[in-house]
Amino acid sequence: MTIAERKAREKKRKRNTILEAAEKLFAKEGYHTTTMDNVAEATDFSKGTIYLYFKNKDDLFFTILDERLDTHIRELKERLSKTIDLKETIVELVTEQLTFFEKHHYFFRLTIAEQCKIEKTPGSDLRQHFLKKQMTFLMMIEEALSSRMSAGKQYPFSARSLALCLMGSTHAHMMNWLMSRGQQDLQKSRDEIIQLILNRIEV
Amino acid sequence: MTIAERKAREKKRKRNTILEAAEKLFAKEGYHTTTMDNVAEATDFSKGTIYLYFKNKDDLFFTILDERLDTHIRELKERLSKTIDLKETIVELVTEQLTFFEKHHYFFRLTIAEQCKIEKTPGSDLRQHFLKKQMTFLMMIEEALSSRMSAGKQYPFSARSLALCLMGSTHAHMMNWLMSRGQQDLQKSRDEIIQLILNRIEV
Amino acid sequence: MTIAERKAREKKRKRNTILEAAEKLFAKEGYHTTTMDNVAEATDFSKGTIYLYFKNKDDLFFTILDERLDTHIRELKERLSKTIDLKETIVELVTEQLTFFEKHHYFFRLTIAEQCKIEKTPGSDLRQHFLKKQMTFLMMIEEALSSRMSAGKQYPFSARSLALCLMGSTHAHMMNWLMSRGQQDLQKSRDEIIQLILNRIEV
Amino acid sequence: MTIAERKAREKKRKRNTILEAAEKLFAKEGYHTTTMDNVAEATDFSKGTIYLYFKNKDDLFFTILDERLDTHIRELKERLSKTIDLKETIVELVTEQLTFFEKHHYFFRLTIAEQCKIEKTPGSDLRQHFLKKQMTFLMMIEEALSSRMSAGKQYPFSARSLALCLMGSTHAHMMNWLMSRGQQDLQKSRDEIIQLILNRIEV
DNA sequence: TATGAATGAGCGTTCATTCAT
DNA sequence: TATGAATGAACGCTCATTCAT
Repeated sequence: MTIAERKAREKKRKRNTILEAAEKLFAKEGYHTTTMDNVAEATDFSKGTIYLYFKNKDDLFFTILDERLDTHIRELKERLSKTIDLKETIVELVTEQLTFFEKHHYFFRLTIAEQCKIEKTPGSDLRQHFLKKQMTFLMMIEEALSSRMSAGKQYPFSARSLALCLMGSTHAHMMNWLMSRGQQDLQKSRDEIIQLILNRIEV
Repeated sequence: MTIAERKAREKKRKRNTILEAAEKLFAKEGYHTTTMDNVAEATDFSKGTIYLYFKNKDDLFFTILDERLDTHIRELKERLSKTIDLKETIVELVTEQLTFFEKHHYFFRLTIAEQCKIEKTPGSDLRQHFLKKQMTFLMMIEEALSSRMSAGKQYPFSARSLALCLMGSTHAHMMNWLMSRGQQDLQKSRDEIIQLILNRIEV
Repeated sequence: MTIAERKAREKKRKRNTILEAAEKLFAKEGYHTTTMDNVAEATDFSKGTIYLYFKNKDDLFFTILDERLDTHIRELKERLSKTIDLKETIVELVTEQLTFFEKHHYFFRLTIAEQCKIEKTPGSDLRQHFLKKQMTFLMMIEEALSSRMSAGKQYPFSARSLALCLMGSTHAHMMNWLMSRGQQDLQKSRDEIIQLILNRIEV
Repeated sequence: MTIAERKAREKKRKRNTILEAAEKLFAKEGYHTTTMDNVAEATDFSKGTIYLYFKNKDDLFFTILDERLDTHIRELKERLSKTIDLKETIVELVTEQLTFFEKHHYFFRLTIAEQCKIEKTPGSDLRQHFLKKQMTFLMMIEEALSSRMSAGKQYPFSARSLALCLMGSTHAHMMNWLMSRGQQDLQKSRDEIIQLILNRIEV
């Protein structure tokens, strides 16, 4: 049915409009400061309409995080599947992170901010679900690195530590980039990170 | 005036009581989820009294961040003042960061979370002030590293990039430590980070 | 026009589908708790369609009450038309009430609940209309009783008071029946009410 | 402490102001139609203030019902404690009901309306609590009657049925009184009900 | 200085109603 | 006739802030 298809596509399109507007707002202002009114205004829908597409504010919020993380995971997986040795893997990892976050820097901010809230209160199921997925993401990276670390060699650091340093370094550069309002060259950041990690610092 | 001094000291003490209780709450629950009622309860002062010491919630919040960052800067400065070469500097930097954040992990969370909200809307002056101080902090580190980078050598990365990688790496390990609820060994994290940055990775 | 007739009948049938589903919902959940969405779901019509048959929620609600009360009145009238003396009339009255309400206990709840809201604000015209019809119903019963009260005898109560006692007693038994979720014997209730009203209580 | 006492009394007074205003509104308009704004307006408190005295709308609503029913029960108990034979008991019962409801006719409406909502959904704990208390009330009356029914005599009705008829009859007369906006004589209603129940209707 | 009762703007959410298709 | 997406007013409730005591 072309007519049903068209409707479904239209619905998807509208849903995406909301997601994108909301992502921007949440990233700029934070979860609590962003109101559903704000989202409605930003989308040219009325407030009630938002609730036709998302059950509530939490649902909207975590859907954003979740779907973005999914594509992030997918893209990274694909990229890493082509690498063989550790060096390549590190290069691809850093590159992918910076590329993805440059494109989705709204998501970047959200995801970092969300990590900080390690409250005891379990929060909604949606939140739990997202945190779990994030852990999985980290473990995926750890494993990718681990499998490329030569069995014969002795490394003075664990795969997890390497993963954390790589992610932390890219995050810090991203943050710096955001602070400078995008005036810095992320390509250069990439090279510097890679150099730093892969080559001995002459002390 | 001994009597005036005593009063002043007493006032300072009470102010600190509030700051400490509030820091804990803000870090555990986040800025918005923490209410002034919560703070009042946690301090055994009444809600009205909090307002005698802090102009409003924002003032309370950023005073916490600000004063903590001050001591962080002071301690780091002192530690770095004793280092001479780059290696030493890096070691001390990483050590100080992890030590300080382990002790003040409440502050750690707050400060990271706050960085993420890069609104165009300037926010309160307090916020602006804090962000500026954070930038200063980063520049201080950058300078400390820069001054120890031998003039004669060629580094394939800038001092800023090195600063970012170091901070990012420690942050990531801190986050990981928080996620595991403090079950990991931060001392080991320190060593791994230093190894990773200072020694060539055999690829 | 057979075709027009068929259409008209079809329309009536659909209208009734809605009325019955709505009656059940309103009685179970109450007026405010029942949403037009609920009604739509229960009828397999879409929400918009409901509005083709009823001007608004109030119209739907009071149409239910009104039409049920009409049949109640009609049935009672018919039954009472066959009675001659007071005793018979009382018996038939109680019997009819219990029979009807047992069958239409949804209506029973609604009608009682509605009586309680005696606002000064006139409410919708529909509400006024229904309340008036209810008054008429009461007067009809009063008259039926009055006309059977022997002109020669002195009664220590008015026909209205008798009417109120009879209706109140049946209502109370109905309520009791509903509370026990239909586990009590309404036939027995009928006999007891009649005994109570018609025979002297030996004190 | 006179000062603490005064405060406590003042608080109680204000609480009562709210309860009375709310009772009136709920009775006139019904639970759902009455808004917390309405209550606030009617009390000259602000909306927020209402929430200092009652946890939420439900709490406010059922507190009204509950406290009124408590005094109703207490007063009835006291009155019935002085009666010996069945006749007296019936007289006192009817008298108490009409007297109490005349004074608290707002409560009367509320309590009847509430009985009608016998939804499956259990509702709040408060609701459950109130319904249970109402059942207890009915059983108390049943027992009072039962204990005065001579062991030696045969009654063609149960104590419960008698209780239901008495309460239903008074309720019906109350409703009639409310409909006529208090223009009827409740004293006369009382006599008629008693005559009707206690003397044989000459048929 | 310390209190805590009072405020009221603002939030997330619901739902009767409309209207283009 | 039938649909269901869209609306927006209105609700219950929260909480930062004030102020009389």
